[in-house]
Amino acid sequence: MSDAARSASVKDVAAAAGVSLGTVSNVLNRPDRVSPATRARVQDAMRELGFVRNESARQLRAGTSRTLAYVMLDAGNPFFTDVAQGIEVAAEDVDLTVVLCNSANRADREAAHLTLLEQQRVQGVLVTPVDPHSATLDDLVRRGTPVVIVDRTRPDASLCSVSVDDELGGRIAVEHLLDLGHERIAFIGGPATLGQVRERLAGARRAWAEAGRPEDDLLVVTTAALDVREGREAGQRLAGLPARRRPTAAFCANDLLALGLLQQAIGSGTRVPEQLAIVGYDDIEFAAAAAVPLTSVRQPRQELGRTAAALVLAEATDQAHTHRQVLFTPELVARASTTG
Amino acid sequence: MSDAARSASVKDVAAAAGVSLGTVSNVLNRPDRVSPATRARVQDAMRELGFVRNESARQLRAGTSRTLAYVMLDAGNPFFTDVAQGIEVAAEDVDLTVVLCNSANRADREAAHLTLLEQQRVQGVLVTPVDPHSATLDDLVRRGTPVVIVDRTRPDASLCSVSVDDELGGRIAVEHLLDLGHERIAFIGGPATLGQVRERLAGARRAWAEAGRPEDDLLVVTTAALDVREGREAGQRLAGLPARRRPTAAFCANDLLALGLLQQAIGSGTRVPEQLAIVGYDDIEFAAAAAVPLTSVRQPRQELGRTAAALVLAEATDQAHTHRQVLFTPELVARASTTG
DNA sequence: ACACCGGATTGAAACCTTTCAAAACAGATG
DNA sequence: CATCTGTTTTGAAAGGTTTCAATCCGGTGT
Repeated sequence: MSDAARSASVKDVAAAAGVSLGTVSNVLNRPDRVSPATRARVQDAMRELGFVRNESARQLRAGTSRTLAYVMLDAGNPFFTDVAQGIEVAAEDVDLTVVLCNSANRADREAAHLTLLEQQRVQGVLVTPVDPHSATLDDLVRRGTPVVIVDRTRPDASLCSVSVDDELGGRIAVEHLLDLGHERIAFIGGPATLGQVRERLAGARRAWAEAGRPEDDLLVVTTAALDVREGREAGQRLAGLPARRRPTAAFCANDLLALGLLQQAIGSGTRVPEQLAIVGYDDIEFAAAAAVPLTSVRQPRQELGRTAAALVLAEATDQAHTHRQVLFTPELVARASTTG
Repeated sequence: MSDAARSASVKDVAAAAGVSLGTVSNVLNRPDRVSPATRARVQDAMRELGFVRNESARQLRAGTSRTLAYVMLDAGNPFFTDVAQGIEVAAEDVDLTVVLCNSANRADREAAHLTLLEQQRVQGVLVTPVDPHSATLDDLVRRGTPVVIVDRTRPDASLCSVSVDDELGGRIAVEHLLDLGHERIAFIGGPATLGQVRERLAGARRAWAEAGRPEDDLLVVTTAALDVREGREAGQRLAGLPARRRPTAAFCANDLLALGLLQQAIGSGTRVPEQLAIVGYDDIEFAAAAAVPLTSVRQPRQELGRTAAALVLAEATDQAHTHRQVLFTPELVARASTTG
């Protein structure tokens, strides 16, 4: 019934239960060490007083935190929330809780989050950084917070990372289109400042070249962003081409682009996949739900998260730790937008 | 260059800068109180030693935390991530950080998160609960943590809440279809255990009745969930009806259902909206990106978040606080799926 | 020379928990 | 009854920060 001017502390509980404060702590942390009778008495007192353990004090003294953090690039993007779910699954297994932070693509917010997380002495930080080369990340690690980069990587292996082979992804998308007999295709994506976009394009080009196709038959349409609107606009650009130069298939760097392209195609009466086959990337949930279910390159999102969590825990426990870069393999999911 | 056996404390900084430990604290918290010269000296020492303030200790002593938490029902649902963004915007204004927790629709995970948040003494908890009537929420409040329910509410006003008028949403959807002259419509949604679904249906029924339409011309198709697959199946059920009973429009309790329905319609050659008009609910990003852009009932998601944050802060500061239930008004966004 | 002032700095207490060595206890053994 | 053994409980210290009353200091006004 008490409405607690200041919430009850271990000391209060100890007084109420008629035991020493050390015993209360034992009930909390090593219940087997205390006799069943007193344990019950203490627990009753806790209930009675509405005792809530003060995590700050616990952590200050014990020096260890029970949480893991994931700083997401964009909480609105289903890709990252799936990764987050993988992290949560892994964390649950080892009884850690996960806090999610959203940088919303802003370096300043990312930095603010990282600072606070470091001050909170979290067990480890998983992050999909705005810029994987940011020195902020190195600072964290140097001062003792384990960090794992998710869905990005550093060529120099100076940090742990978990990512997906984007070049391979580009390659299998194009190989799929080659298998279907397409002879003129488009790559749609941008801006080229995004490593992901560059690598997917590189993979696409390589596959195209290895198949002996002329370079010019792989048309590159550069977009300003990876969203639906840009996809629609790319569709209009394709539609504006003279028929003999118009590609029969498009590989989009991202499902959102693909959805935009699909929308434009359907709206203008272009038949998919008969007149235009479309391959997306990411295989987000809505890819399968599109008017014409979308062929897409799937990344093992949950597994990305699970592995990243495992890695950060390894780094947190192993003292002598060497950074590992895990690279996952993407997988083509063929649906009606290419196979009719 | 130090790789910090144990990270530097205020005391270390004080020693290095040749000042007392109180001064270091002042540099941290009231920089104006300390002369520019010493301030600079202390800051140099901090940089030098790689000092990172220990948030646990700070919070333990100061008794106040700088974070707000949002326990989301489903981090994978764009609706909730938009709400979260609204919260973040509001929090940024008052210089708080937001941690996001995901209950993934599981009461046990929700409870675990709430427990930890309470132990962390966060400033306030925003939550879209699995069950708005859960006593766990009352316990939190009783022990002094401000709580605001988001996108749900309690009829008894026993807690602050911010939600959207679902009955009104159902009503405006149906009024829109009535305006367009439809005489036989379907409501698609379920399960009926969801308050949201029940209220949207209630609003739909009321609007229909008020327009003097016969009750039987509002066909209710109950689904097992609010996802794309169920939408497709509902579409098949509609298609299986004899033409004279088949509705000319469908109001779906959710955009995912609407997308599934749309997919089924397009796939089977039904013209939207000529043969079947579709209204969704939520206006998620993909609603506009659908093959036929979807008419939908939009909820002010970001504003929901912003207001919830404001409410929880009010509750945190005002001692004598009476619970408020804020009800937002949904809004119809007309697109091609009804207006051709 | 004095008292006084205001701003800058100091030092110790307090926040709440965990930890650990030591003490108390209960029961068994000789 | 003394000893020992193993279990349970205790008490004090420690952890890093903030707070606040007290001190210090350089300068002013008389």
